[in-house]
Amino acid sequence: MADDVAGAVRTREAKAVRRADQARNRERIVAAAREVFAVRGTGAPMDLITRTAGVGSATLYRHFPDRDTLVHGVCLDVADRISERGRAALDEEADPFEALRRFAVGAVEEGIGALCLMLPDHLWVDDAELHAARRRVDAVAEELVRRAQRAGRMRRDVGVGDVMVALSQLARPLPEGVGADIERLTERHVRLFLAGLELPGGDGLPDGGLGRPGAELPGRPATLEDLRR
Amino acid sequence: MADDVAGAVRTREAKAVRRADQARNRERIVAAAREVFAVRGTGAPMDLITRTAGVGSATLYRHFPDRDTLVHGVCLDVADRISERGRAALDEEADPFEALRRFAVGAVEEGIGALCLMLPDHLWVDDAELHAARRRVDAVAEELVRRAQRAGRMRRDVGVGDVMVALSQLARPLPEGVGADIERLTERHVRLFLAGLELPGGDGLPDGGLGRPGAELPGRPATLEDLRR
DNA sequence: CTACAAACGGAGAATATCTCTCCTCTTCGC
DNA sequence: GCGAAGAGGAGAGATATTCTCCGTTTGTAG
Repeated sequence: MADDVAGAVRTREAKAVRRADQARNRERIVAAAREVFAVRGTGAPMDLITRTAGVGSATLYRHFPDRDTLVHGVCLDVADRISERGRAALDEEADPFEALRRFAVGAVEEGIGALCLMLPDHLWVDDAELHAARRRVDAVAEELVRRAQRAGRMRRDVGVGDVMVALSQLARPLPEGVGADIERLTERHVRLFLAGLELPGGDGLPDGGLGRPGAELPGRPATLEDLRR
Repeated sequence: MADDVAGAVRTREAKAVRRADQARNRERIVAAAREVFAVRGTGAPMDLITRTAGVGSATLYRHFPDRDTLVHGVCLDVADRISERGRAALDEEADPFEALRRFAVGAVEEGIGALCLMLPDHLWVDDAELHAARRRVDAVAEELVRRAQRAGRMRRDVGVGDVMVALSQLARPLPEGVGADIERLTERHVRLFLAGLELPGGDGLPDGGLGRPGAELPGRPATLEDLRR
């Protein structure tokens, strides 16, 4: 019995045996791939990833037998981090628009700009794990937007799809070798975008500052459904 | 004398001789290259451009002997269209923030998202024509922002560099095969971003709606100098 | 501390991709 | 219609990328 338990543990944690460097390398590879894919697309040369990660090519292929597997792993990683951030924002921020702002800034830090570049290219289709991860992101983003709008703190003519796409675009890394350290600008731009969404709290102005010339938006609010084509 | 004049004209317009298809093909190539470069970067395969343009590869090489020449031509084209739009906005819009808004929407239509991807990659260094074109864009953008801020219609903690980078990012095409027709969303997002910049006209509220929690921006306003590294 | 096994790195052959010229056929302008 | 300039597209040569193989290193257990 004790043998069975030990055996089961050993089996279940088989991956964890040589963990010290193996697991660390896996992390490094995923992190490097996130950067590289974000800048050069998911077709980027594999050995650019290995060099960024500081590992040999064999190490990459040992962890991810082909490109799709790697893209899959990176998407999953990013999506999980993002929904995690959103969940924390929902739980810990009192003001609903503050929660949305915290989520937005966090999602940018976690690489939402990279994620949205990867979705179209490859899979994300018919993979249960990825579908689940996406549903978690979608659910938390929808909840954040709904609360902000319910509280009268966010424009009604903007949808959660608008927010996700705009965040992704603002957070996209520029191609290698661009001057400005975008990183620092990105947060400014995200906050400005959010300022364009925000309605002042408390005072109940009927149009919340809308109605000024030029403030109307063309088209309809984008839903998440719109983003899935 | 008449012969001299005719000769001079013929020389000066030598390029225009076989104009009907040659000039049209040049336009097509530049337009195709703008699309392709925007999506895949300036390193995109040439024959992707030729196929997009609907011409043979020899035709492309006849107009642009190498990749740099093509990038040069596309940058020039885009930059000129953008400064043209800005000039028109300055001349024709009474309200300074409306002028900025018109410029922003126009710049997006003309492919500012593509332009900013091309600058870093290649040349744009030590080429008189490109420098001049860039100076024209810079000058008109600076003027638009300055007027809007002088009139108290735009936040002071935002610089012209912020505006240009954010516009470029929002306007970047997504990699091929993305679901949502971004085109339609982009204008919404640009207008939302501008709404985040705008201060209400006329009433002279000292903080123009700033001072709300979360409305402050990290860092300093970005100048155009910041973008040149 | 030693021994073992698992993991690592990187060179390089096989392969895929891209560039750019060459030659023939089409189209324009007169 | 005629002549010349331009267009198109196949493909040889050059370049870049993948992914395996094997000698070396490194972490862990006894």
